[in-house]
Amino acid sequence: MHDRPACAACDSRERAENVATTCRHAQSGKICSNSSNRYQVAAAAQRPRTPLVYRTYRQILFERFRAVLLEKFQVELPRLTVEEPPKVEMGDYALPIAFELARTLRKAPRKIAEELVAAIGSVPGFTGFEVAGAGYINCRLDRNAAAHALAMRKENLGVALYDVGVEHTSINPNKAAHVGHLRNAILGDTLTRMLRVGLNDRTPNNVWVQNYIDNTGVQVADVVVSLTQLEGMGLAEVKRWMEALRQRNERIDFACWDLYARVSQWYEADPEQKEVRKQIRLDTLHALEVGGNETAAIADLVSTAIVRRHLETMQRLGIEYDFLPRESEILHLHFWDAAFALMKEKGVLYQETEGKNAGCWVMRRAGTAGADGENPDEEAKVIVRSNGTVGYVGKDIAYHLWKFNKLGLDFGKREFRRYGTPPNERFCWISREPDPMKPEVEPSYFGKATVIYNVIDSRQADPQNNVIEALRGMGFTREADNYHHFSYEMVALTPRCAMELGYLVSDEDQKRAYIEVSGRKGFGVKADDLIDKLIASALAEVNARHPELSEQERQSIASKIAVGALRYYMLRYTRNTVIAFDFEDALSFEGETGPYVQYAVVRAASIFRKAGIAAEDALRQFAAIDATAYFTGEDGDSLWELWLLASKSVYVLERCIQSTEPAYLAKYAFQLAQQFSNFYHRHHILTESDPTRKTLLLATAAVAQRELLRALGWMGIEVPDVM
RNA sequence: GGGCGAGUAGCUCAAUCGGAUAGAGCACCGGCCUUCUAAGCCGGGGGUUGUGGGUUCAAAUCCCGCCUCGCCCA
Repeated sequence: MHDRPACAACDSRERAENVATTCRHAQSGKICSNSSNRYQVAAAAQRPRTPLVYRTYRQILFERFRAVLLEKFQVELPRLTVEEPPKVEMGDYALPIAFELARTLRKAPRKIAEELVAAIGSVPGFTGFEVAGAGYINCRLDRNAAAHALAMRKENLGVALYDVGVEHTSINPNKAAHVGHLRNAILGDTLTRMLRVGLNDRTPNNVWVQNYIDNTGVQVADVVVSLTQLEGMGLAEVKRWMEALRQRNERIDFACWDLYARVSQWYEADPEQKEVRKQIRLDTLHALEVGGNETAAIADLVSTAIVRRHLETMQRLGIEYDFLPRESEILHLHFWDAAFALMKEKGVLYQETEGKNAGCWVMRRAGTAGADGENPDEEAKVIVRSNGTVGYVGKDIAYHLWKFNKLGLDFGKREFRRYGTPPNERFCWISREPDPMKPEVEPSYFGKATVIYNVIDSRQADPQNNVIEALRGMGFTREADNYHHFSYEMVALTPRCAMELGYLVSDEDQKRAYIEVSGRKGFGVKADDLIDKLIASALAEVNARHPELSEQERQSIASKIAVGALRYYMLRYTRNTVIAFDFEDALSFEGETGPYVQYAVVRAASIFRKAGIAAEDALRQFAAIDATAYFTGEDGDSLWELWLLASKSVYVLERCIQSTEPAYLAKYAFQLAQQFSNFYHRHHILTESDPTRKTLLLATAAVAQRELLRALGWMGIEVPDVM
């Protein structure tokens, strides 16, 4: 393992056998594949070298210490662990390498550290190295030089991503979106924005967003049963009903929310009718799958209207989609038949002849022993039941073969929605059955992914892994490696929140930390209700603070604050934390919230407005001064701390992508805003009498504002002019 | 029964593939608006990291046992 050169990007030599990429950092063309499972990186020569401020200095350190260790101790340094000293005055990077080497060198860590510091000499960009604590090596940057490097350049992600398909939202089109769906969509949209940073002006379709529509599933069938059986409607009545809703300006997804809850109760209500009603449900589901009948027409009408509503809801949060693949087309275009043939050909499916799964087509589960030749593999996953029906996982395998262009079939597409206005309009496409008589200009890049991310909650981990293992079993190893189940925990309601909403909460449930939402019970917080509430709350505040502004301006500001609060709220929790939703937390605009971060930017903007100078000009003026003297002492330390943090934005972004964890970005934005707020109170810029110092302070505000805006932008959060 | 995840301050959450004194926010207490916006800033109290062992220079983090909770599968 250690005979490989280390990758500069990730300090790792592992998994180099899956060479899908070449590392862009290494000058000598070293191979990196550690991150290839996450994303693809392009060769350095293809793009201009942009200085990665924090990362670049880190890299310089690594190479220098590696050389010294080799020369002085004949030790190869496999990777560089970099930490931060507890206080900024102690330095900017802390290296614990002496501890790691203490055993092999049989020396005290402190002694090793001292020898290394003595041998290190001068390193470009650094002013000094010190031994601290039990053997840390603290490294100090040349603050003035680093600040100038940062002031003049915006660093961009040093990686180019291509052919990435992100799937998120994927709400069953039978009811209104609720808070759980918001978490999904916000995580997915933020991931998409982060992945797109590396692209800039490159081909805009390299990262595309799919929203899978299960329009022929049991949940849609339930709403159809509700309309046809409980309400006694036919196609004509459903059309009239929808028209009436439209005229009353009522949301159809809200209406179906209640219908869905009612029909779920109806199935269970009468013990004598239970079997009959269950059969009605199955017959309805079958009618939807087959298509070409009145029941299917009702389902299509209602589910399509609900999908439109979902897209409207998400657009309120700045979330857009590129393609809506529907299950109806997966069925009607016979994706499964092609997948079934392929799976049999590749030998991942076999028909069980005995045991409980006799007659079923099954697949061995990952991590199990499988059939031993004598006894049937009882742990196997059933893909096709003995009655010939295909389970959910089977259809999902077919769909994912399509995503990786391995199926030999494609969806037809037609335009479904437009975003923006010309010339900046963008389209959202929806699947259709190809019609040679009505040729449309269709995008063909969907379904040719090399990397995919599926934003799906953690409860689906098992089926997701089944799909991955099926791909792997079929020999699509690279695809299986590049298939990412972007897993996250659900959003539940606190018992208090449930009671506030008027739901009956049992004594037992009241003792719980949270209660799972249930569309079946109609139990949950609807997304639009929450957004409305947030806007109303923000508007009340804006009205009080800025009565001089027009109604329209105040609305616009309130909307941005509401979106900022909501998106931040959904991003601040790490993925595997269950969010126990509570209005008090979600409606908060103070402390660790989106509006707090927005406010910092607004204050910075206010400084430049009053100073009569643009932020970019302030940075240009900074280029002409030497700020070395101002970066010393206690005041200089605190000022430098803000610059140092601002320099880490792209470093944080890369960590977020590699670990698929957007929460780090939220945390970073908050910390940067916090330091800026502290700076804001500590230094009064406009009244500063020392012109050099004033230039430095203005540049500090400009850099902080710039990086805050970028970080917020990656999270899909806009900032109003005033608030 | 098997698999996955979680247990950290009164509450909600962090803690960079094991690192320096375990950090934020909320709540609570005390200060700061005649100065670039107080959705803010400063200060304070608050911890046996569920529990018992183990590994080592170093454990919230890794290993083993146990307890509690959640989700998924049969």
